Amino acid sequence: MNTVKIKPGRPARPARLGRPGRGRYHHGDLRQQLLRATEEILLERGVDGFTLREAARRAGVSPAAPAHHFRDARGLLTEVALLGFVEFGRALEAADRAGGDDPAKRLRGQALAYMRFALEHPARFHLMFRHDKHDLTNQPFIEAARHAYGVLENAIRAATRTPAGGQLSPQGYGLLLAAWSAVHGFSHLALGGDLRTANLVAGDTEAILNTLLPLVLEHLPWTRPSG
Amino acid sequence: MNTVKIKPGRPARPARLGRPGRGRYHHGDLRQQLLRATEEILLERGVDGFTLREAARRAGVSPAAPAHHFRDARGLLTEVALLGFVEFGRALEAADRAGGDDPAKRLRGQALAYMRFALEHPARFHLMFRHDKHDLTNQPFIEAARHAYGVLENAIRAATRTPAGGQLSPQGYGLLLAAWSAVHGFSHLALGGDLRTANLVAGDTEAILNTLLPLVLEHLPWTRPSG
DNA sequence: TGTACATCAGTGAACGCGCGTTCACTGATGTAC
DNA sequence: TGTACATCAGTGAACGCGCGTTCACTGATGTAC
Repeated sequence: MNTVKIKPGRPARPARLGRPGRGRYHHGDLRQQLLRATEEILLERGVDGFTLREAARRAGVSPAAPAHHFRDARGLLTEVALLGFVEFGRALEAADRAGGDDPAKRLRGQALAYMRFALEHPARFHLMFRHDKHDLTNQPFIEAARHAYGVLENAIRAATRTPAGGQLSPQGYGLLLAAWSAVHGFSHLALGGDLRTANLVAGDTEAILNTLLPLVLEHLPWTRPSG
Repeated sequence: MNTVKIKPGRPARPARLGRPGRGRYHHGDLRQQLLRATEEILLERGVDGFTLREAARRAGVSPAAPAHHFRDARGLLTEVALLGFVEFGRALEAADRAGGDDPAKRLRGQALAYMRFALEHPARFHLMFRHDKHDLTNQPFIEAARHAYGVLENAIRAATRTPAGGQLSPQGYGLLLAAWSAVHGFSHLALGGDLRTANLVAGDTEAILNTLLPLVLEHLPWTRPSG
């Protein structure tokens, strides 16, 4: 019979990945599971509710295990923030591309994508801007953040006809800052619950996205056609 | 001789206030000193660096003493945030009044005052928006926050000719939100150091106030005359 | 004016907690020959 | 194909830490009579 040879009496070989902590000594996927667990904790308990031990617990390993993949707690959080910036940058780029070569459309698209990202990934977004939790010597992290910021800057360059590499005009700087401030501030106010405290909105995230966002964009002139 | 009678042998009566913790059993000014110590710690170590024990230490009392004035650590922080909102509201009102009856001038003044307050009192500002550190059942706190928010809303009412008590038009809501978002976002980005990371500014707070702020205001149309 | 007593605002020791990290170790895997 | 060995990725116990809060207490102050 042509069957796969299996030594008699030997227990079935465990799958290479998956089922963490079920008796296998080597986890096989610990790095990914720690990142996943961390995002889970951030969502449930907020940035300050995160602990390294809890992440290890959820990944099914001892408290000392994470050190083999991330130097320490800060290292793990920084990695999660890095991944956040990578995805954030991608979302901005996608919105930017969808604007074709209409600068106002590109800016409007990015503005929407910025606020949408914040509202849809609140835990990630909060961590990304909690610089006290980051390892600021982590160059890849800094670069991921700079790259994301750069996506907006590029659209501003197009809007002000500034060649890549050229210095932005004071006009351009003002526009860039005003745009960034508005979308960033809205995101923070919406996530923080301040809009609710100020009686500006009754509903949840969907209500904010559908009702308030369009109203805001009306007053950011650079998102209107013929910019 | 007409002199004030002092019982012989009696030690000089200690000043009612001042010199905390120098041998007097009753502090005399503990509540104020705890508030002061808390602001000091927030400035030095940030919101997450605050501990109740450290505040007690700086005020020169035992760790259990603060409980007689504030229920617990959260209570003390909430009180500091409340005082922040009170002063914040006053700053906005002063700027608003200075605008006379020119709506654009009032909005511009408030925008400047908002960002200036954040940059000049970073610790206070951060705490004021860290809702996870507040006791949200503290009604005076909620009201102080609402009052501050209301100062901006009033100027928007004037700008959109909406009577006090009347419902804001969608226009008005959009304007209010856009204005608040912009100043709030700028404050956060400036304080967080993101402007530096994005290479948008090289200097310190003064540079931001003098160089960037005017550029931003140029792109917030409601701060320009003839609104 | 003096006195008894309630109340207020402190003390300081202790409790229990969960944390991040270190340490000596070991099981599993990969590789050179 | 088998074997020796280096390296990797885990374990689990322990350390030391500072925290917030509780507790029984006491010194000082204020007040009623």
